[in-house]
Amino acid sequence: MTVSATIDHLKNLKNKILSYTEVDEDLLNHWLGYYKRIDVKKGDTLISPGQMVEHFYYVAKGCIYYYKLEEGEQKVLEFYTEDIFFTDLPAYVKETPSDYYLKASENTVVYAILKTDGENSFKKSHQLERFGRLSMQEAFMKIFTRVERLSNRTNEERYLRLLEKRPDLLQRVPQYLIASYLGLTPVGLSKIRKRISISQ
Amino acid sequence: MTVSATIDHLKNLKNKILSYTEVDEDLLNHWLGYYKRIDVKKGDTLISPGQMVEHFYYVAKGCIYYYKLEEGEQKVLEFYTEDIFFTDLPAYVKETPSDYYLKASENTVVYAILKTDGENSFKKSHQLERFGRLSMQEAFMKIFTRVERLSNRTNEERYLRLLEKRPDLLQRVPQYLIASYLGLTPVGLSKIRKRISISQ
DNA sequence: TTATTTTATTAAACTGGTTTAATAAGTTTC
DNA sequence: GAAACTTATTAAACCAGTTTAATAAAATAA
Repeated sequence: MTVSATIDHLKNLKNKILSYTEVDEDLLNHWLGYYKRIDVKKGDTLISPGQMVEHFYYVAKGCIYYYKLEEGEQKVLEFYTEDIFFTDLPAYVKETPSDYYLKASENTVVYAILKTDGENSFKKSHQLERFGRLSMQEAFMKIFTRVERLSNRTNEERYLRLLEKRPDLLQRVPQYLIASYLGLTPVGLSKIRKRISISQ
Repeated sequence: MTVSATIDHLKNLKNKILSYTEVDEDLLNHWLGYYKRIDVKKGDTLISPGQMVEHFYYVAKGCIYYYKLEEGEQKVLEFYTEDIFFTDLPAYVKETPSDYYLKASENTVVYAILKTDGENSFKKSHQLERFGRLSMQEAFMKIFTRVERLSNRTNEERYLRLLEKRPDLLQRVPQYLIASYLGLTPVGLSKIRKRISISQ
């Protein structure tokens, strides 16, 4: 059961990589060989502040949220769900201790590749280097839309936009994390929800 | 005069590229050969909404600001100054018309390389592909710190942080653009400045 | 140098959020 | 299935920003 799930996960990961650029079959299989599976239980933490971040991750199943504690407050930056790559990129790139948490909001399966294995492969293979560039570009685009959303729009519009774009999130993640993601208090979000429900 | 300035600019660009990764001399010179110089006068526009974005740019001298019109309001996302790469990445990547302006806030010199020339070179050279990946990674890191700043901190803290990190900006760019960058009205920023000057 | 235009400040009324605290509803756990 | 805990809503007082409009200061053009 777990093994057949793993096979499925790796097949998805393979397709994900191929969606960026062509990679020769053996090279890709060799790359996949570096990944190790990590099961993260609901509420468990993958990375905490002070830790070094040595892996790049892929979510096969579940949801990891990325947040920081700011004067005791959770500030959620992003939610990572099925079929996406993530890590704490600042700590990963600079090789300094993390300032963030990466925590599972539900039972989650991720696959992790060591930075050293990844970088060595990039150095050896142009195809993999290209995959690296294009996936980094995608990460940029994703965070860019976040900046756009944050700097434009009202809180209400941003909430409605989130409802539309990622309706699953509001089912699977507690509302106070959504509030934090939108830069609000739970009370503030509740007021917005009320305002919306009245005006319809 | 202009020619010797151009030689200086290209030398800086060369060093900038080499700061990311090793690139063979001829390859690098070939790459540099693709760039064309563009002089942008204060207030002139490099890109406007509706235009396609076919170039990746490098600022040799001056300042370009990146903004959007939102219900008639300028919303500034970033300022690009000496020795940095920029473009309207969403439009550049997706090859769709831009939603943004790129405008010079002072007389500015940029160098531009065509996307097709860049991509072809990436395809042919592993070294250049690597440069592409690492510069994209740096762009990610830069925008990430912006998200951090936007989602954490109060407006006052964010203003003080900007003062500290980029003191040049407040000299060379009008205050209402700084206000927009911080997500404030000019009036709001003025109040914050007053509050700060009183409390000291 | 003066005239014109652009940029920055101030004031006053307003608004969408915050904080704190109490209550209600939903989930876990045993 | 009751007890304990977590999450969401509501209310009231408060506050950091907004809008609009008037004025002052600075930069640019003639």
